[in-house]
Amino acid sequence: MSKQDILDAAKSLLWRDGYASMSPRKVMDASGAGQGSLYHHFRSKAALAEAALDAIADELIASAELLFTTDLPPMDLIGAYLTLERDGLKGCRLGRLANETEVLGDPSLQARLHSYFVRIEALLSASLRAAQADGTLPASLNVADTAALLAASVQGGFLLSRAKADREDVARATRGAWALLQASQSTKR
Amino acid sequence: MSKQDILDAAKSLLWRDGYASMSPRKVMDASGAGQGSLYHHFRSKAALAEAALDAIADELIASAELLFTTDLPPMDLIGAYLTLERDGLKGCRLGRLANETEVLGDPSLQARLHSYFVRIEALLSASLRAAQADGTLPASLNVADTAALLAASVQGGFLLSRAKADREDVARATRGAWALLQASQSTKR
DNA sequence: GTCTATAGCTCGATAGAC
DNA sequence: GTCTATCGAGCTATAGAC
Repeated sequence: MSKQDILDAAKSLLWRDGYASMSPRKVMDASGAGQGSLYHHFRSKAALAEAALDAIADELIASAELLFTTDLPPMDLIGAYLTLERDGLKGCRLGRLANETEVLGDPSLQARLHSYFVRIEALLSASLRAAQADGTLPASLNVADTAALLAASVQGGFLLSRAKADREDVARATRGAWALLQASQSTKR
Repeated sequence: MSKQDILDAAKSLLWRDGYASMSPRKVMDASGAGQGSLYHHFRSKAALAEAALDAIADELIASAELLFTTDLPPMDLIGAYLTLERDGLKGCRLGRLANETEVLGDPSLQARLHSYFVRIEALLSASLRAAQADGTLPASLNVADTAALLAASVQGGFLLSRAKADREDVARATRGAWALLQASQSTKR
C-alpha cells in the first residue's frame, strides 16, 4: 500500500512546506518509498501534487458541507464556520499554496485552488441569502461581496498569523467578521 | 550606481516570483549586473532580500501613513484605505511572501513582515478608536479584532484573487468589509 | 567594483537491473 | 513494483584575475 503512503507524505509536505519545497526526495524520505516507486505511481511531481490537492480539497469540502447542512438557522451556520478552531501557524491547507508562482503557473494546480474557493464561497453565499430571506441579515448587503469578505477573513487571518507568528490572529480576524455581521443584523434597510 | 539597480531588480522579482524563486541569477539578468557586483554589494541572497524588504516596507508604510494623516473623519480614512485600487493578480508586495517557508524560517526576514503588519494594524486601530470616540462606530466592537479583520480582508482578498485568477476578488472582499462596517454604524450600543 | 571560472549541492526525471 | 545509478540543469557561493 505504498501509493497511499506516498500520497499522505505529499499531502503533509504540501501543508508544511508548500509546492516548490515538496521535492520528490523529501516525499521519498517522509514516506519510506524509493524513487522507483514514486515515479511508478506518479508520472511527475506535478501529477503527485494534483492527486494530493484533490484529496485535500475533498476533505476540506466534505467537512465544510457537513457543517453547512447542519439543521441551524443560516446566520448560526455562518457563525459556526467563522468560529471554527484554526491553527493560525499552519495555515489553510490549500490557501497556503495560493501565492506560489509554481502553483499558479500550472493550470491544473491552479484550477484546483479555483474550484475549492468557488465552492466555499457558494456555501457562504447560500447561507447569506437565506439569512436575508429570514430577515436576520439586511437585504441591502451585497451577497457576493460579503461572501468574499468572509472567505478573505479566514485566508487573510491565516496569513496574518503566519506573518506575525501569532496563532491568535486568525481567530481575531474571523471573530471581527462575525461581530460585524451580527452588528449589521439590527440595522434596518 | 548599479547597487540600486540590483536592489530594484530584487524588489520586483520578490513581488512577481517570491523569495525562493528570486535567484541571484535572475537578479543579475534583470539588473544587468554581474555576479561579482551582486556579491560585492550584498553578502548573500538573504542580505539582498533584507534590504529589498526594508525598501518595500518603507514605501508601503509611507503611503499608508500619508493616507491616514489626511484630514478626514476616521471612518472616511478607513473607507479610503479599504477602497484603494488594488491589482488582485499581483498581490500585496509583502503579504505575498508570508506563506513561504524560506521567509518565515529566516528570523530577519520574518521580523520585517511582522513589523509591517503591526504598523498597518496600528493605523487601522487608531482610526477605529477615533471612530468609536466620535460615535460613528459602535463602542461595543473590539478594536483589535476589527483591525485584524480589515487587514485580513485586504490580504485574504489578494489571496482569493490569485487563487481564482480573478482580479476583482480583492475589491469584493474589501468592499464587503466596508459595507459591513458602515452597516454597523446605525447600530446603537 | 566588476569579470569569469568553478565549487558542491539539490533539483526533477530517466534507465535499466531485478 | 522496487532498486540503484546517472543525467543535465539550476542553485548559492567563493576564488582570483583585472
